[in-house]
This record gives sequence, C-alpha cells and structure tokens, in this order.
Amino acid sequence: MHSITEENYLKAIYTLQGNGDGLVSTSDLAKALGVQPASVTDMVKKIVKKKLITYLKMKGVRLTEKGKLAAIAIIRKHRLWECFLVNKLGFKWDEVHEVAEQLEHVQSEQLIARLDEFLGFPVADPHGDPIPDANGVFSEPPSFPLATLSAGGKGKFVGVIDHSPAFLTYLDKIGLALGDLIKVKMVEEFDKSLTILLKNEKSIMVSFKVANNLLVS
Amino acid sequence: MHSITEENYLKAIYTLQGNGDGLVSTSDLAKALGVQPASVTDMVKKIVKKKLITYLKMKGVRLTEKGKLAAIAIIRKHRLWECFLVNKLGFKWDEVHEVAEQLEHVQSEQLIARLDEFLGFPVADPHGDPIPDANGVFSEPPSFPLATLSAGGKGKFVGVIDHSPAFLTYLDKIGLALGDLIKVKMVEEFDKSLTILLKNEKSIMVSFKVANNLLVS
DNA sequence: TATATTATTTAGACTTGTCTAAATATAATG
DNA sequence: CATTATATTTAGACAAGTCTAAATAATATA
Ligand SMILES: [Mn+2]
Ligand SMILES: [Mn+2]
Ligand SMILES: [Mn+2]
Ligand SMILES: [Mn+2]
Repeated sequence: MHSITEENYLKAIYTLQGNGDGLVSTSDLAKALGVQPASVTDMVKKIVKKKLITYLKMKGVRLTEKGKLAAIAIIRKHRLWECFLVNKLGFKWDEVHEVAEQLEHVQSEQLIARLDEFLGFPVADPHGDPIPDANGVFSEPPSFPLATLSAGGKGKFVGVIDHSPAFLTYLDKIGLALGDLIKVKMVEEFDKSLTILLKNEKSIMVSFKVANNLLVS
Repeated sequence: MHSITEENYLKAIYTLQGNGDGLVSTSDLAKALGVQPASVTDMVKKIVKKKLITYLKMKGVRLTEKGKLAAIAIIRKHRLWECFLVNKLGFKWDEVHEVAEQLEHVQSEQLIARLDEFLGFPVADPHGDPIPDANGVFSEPPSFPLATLSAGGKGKFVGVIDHSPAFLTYLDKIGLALGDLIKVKMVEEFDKSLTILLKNEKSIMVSFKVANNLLVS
C-alpha cells in the first residue's frame, strides 16, 4: 500500500503536527527524518498525489483525515510491538524503539489483531504512550508534567516525554518505574528541583528538567 | 547490512542450489523471484561485488561461504517467526509464510536470540523444516517421502515438501498433522496410491502425488 | 554442418528516494 | 525602505532495482 518511506513521513508529520492542526514546515520534517529539506519537498509532492497530506508551498504540510488514520495505524503497530518486546521477550524499555521502528512496517492486519489479543489488549506501551484501537481511537488518560505540581501534590507516574535511552536508563537507576505513586515533598525555590517521595518510603531528588519530562496523572 | 532485495536473492539462490553446490541459472532465479532474467543479470553483478556469490557468465551463480551463511541466517529468522505465529499467535500453518517473508528481514541479533529463547529453542518450524542454530548449523533428522515406503512400512510424519496453502489445508482436511505416526496398509499397483493407518485407527487413502510430498522418518 | 530455437546478456529507459548547488521567497535588521 | 540572513524550492544528478527490446551465446534439429 504505502512504502516504508511514505509511512515514516506520515508518522513524522503526525508527531510534529501535535494535537493542533498546524502546518509542519519542510525543514522541521527534514530534521526529524534526517534528510535534506530539498528531499522533503520532492517527497511531499508525491504524497500529496495520494491524498494523504495537503501542501501549501512555502508554508508547510498537514495530514488529511486519510493521512492521519494511516499515521495512527503505524503508531499503533509501533507501540504494540514495543509491548511485545518488553512484556514477552524481556527487552528493557530503553532498548525497544529501534526494533519497533522496523516491525511497525510489517503489513498484516491479522498479525496486529492477533498480537493485540496475545498481549491482552494493552492500552499503553512501555513508555506510557497510549495505544489507539483498531479504528484509530485513543482513550488517552489526561496527564501533565510532574514539574507542574507543587509541594504536597501527588500523582501516578504514567509516561515520559523524553524517550531517549539516556533518560530511560537514568530513571531505572534512580528506581523510578511506570505506575509508581509520587508525592512531592518539597520544591526548591532556586532551581525548581523537586524532592519526591515514592510509596516505598524512598525519597529522591530530581532536577526541574527531569520533572518536566515525567508525566503524572 | 544487506538490502531486503539482496536477502531475497541470497535466499532464492540457497534454496535453488539445494544440497549440491551446483550452479543456479539466471532464468531459474528470475522465475523464483518473479522478475525478468535481465534484472537478475544486473543484480547478480552487484551481489558478486559483495563477495556473497560467484558468477560464471552464461553458466550461473553459486553462493560463497559468506553468502551461504547469510542465506541460512535469513532462513533461521523466517522459521523462528513462523513458529511464533503458529505457536503463540494461533495462526494456521498455511497462513504464516507471507508474514514471515516480511518479518525475516527485521535486523536485530538480540531480537532473534530472545525470540528463539521465548519459543523454547525449537528445532523445526510448523512445516517440519529444520531451524539452524545461531551459527548456521542444521541438525536435520534424516527423512524421506512417504511414497518410498511399501506395504507394512512405518514412519512418523515430520515435514512437507510442497508448502502451498492448498496442500496444507488438504492435510488439515484429511486429519493429518505433523508428528503423526503412519503405517502403510496397502499400495495400489495401478496408480501407486497408498492406504495408510493413523494411530487413532483411522484409515485413509492418499494419492501418489500426496505421498510424495509427505516427509517421514 | 547449417539452421532454428532457447538461454543469457547488453543497451537504454523508468521509478523511488536521495543528494548538492543554485535560485527564489520570506523574515529580520539597520 | 534597503540590505542581510534564513527558509524553501528548483535543477540536475545519482544509486538501487526493475523493465523491454535487441544482441549474442548455447543448444537442438534437420
Ligand atoms: Mn518507540
Ligand atoms: Mn513507546
Ligand atoms: Mn515459509
Ligand atoms: Mn516453513
């Protein structure tokens, strides 16, 4: 149906587009895909012909409804594969992304349907990212960065914003895992760093930067 | 490392080459890959540069040791994925080949090692085809076509030669499954068809063509 | 052996996806 | 407003992989 390259363009546009339906610039897309802006301009013209995106010259691109559904389908596959790798094969959460980038392009409706069932219809991947259903519908629980809480505030750690292996292994190291209940003990005025309390009574200190990349609900 | 196309060429050459180290002709390869002979000639020259095959103009190609190992690695992946699809996801043995053709090209040593472990280090795929180990070594149990047995002969059904969905679903229909013990009750002189006895006392008749595609040991 | 048939390679072209260098449009600055 | 800097597109090229049509080599046949 769509080439792997096309799928990667759609996915990149989807994530850059965010919730808003804003235009995505050629150069942002180029940066995200690791290609030159000129290559993006060429490719974009081809994808427009398939009615997956609209393109305003010198302004940027935007997914059509058809393109958005295609992008979500790929994200669904990516996240289901990440669940498989972590929950069934014993991968760590910082090791799965690259492999899932390949697996997400395997074409088989049946495969994904059965994988979903095999995994017990998970609603979030190992990073807490929501998994859309087969119709592309997300049932996203509202979440916000830990950094927005003040002293005394509580939340459950449900996801990360930064997905880099560096950040993920850091969280492993300080013993913070998805699902943990967090209570903010203190917020340092000077650098906005937080002292947080986990349910195992352990108290740890995290920088503002870290707290800003932890999603709680 | 190698492109998907290159991998498919290596795999096709390996299976056409068989046990013997005979040369594989351009046109046989073209037929197997579903491309024109002229395309094969072009592609072959590129693969030669990577020292994966040797090529004698007007004669054919042959895998180098390096090429043979590469081909076996892909076959290993293909068969492990087929095990996964059947044993874990509940696919039927006639439904897995196409999906495995895609999954076999996913690049990750770790993925295959962990999948192998997850599956319990299987030695054969759902069609009875042997799975080489990580070093490319097969521990193939000797087998032969059921048709070579005469009346009174016994064997265990361990594999198929014909892998077509049509043949596989036919076997399902007559109730013949991998691992079944088979006793040859009678061989019809006229058309060489066999009457065979399964361990559940059921007696069934199979044509010579079918018996020739059933491997027993 | 000469001729017809089949197998294989060469030549030239096309598609996909990418690149660099140059041209053009937009935004920022004085 | 004129100039400079940045963003974007166009032009021309390239590699991978394929194709068709034509040329050449090998095989079969008379
Ligand atoms: Mn990921
Ligand atoms: Mn993820
Ligand atoms: Mn197969
Ligand atoms: Mn098989």
